[in-house]
Amino acid sequence: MNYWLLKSEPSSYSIDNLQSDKKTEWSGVRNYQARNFMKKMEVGDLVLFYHSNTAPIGVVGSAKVVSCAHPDSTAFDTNDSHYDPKSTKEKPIWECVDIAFVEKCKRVISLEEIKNDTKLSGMVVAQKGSRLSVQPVSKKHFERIVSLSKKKPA
DNA sequence: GCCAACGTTGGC
DNA sequence: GCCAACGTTGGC
Repeated sequence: MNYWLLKSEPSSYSIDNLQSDKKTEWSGVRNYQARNFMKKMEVGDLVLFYHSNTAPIGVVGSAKVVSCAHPDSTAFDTNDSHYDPKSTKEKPIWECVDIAFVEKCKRVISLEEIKNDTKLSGMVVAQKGSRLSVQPVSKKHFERIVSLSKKKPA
């Protein structure tokens, strides 16, 4: 059982979208490191859902992996903005997992709060210049964030 | 909108 | 295989 963090810009896909969709294919990832982490995901793994490029930035909810990595069909679709001619159905390059909504945080655990919390030190997302959109999270950090997210807004 | 950090591309 | 040029991400 592993823990992860997925970044998304809420203008393209937010936690509210996931809540109403119930589940979604995490397609469109075009970064090898991120893809390699998705290949390691297993059904039942838990995921922190993070909003980037917005205000406030931070963890907004959680999800779970409901299907392990499979070929990303958006890479084959010439009409899709994530189309990649190098990826073919015979030899797919890009993969994605399916995730399902678990819950929405009672408040956003902001990036600032993550950086200032000594119990969360070392999280990849808080590192300067960290652009990785799929990243591993330790059990300790995952549980800390979930417990912070249960508290009502101050 | 700016720009630092990072990844990718392609000439050599 | 090096590295400059370019494109993207994402915090601020």
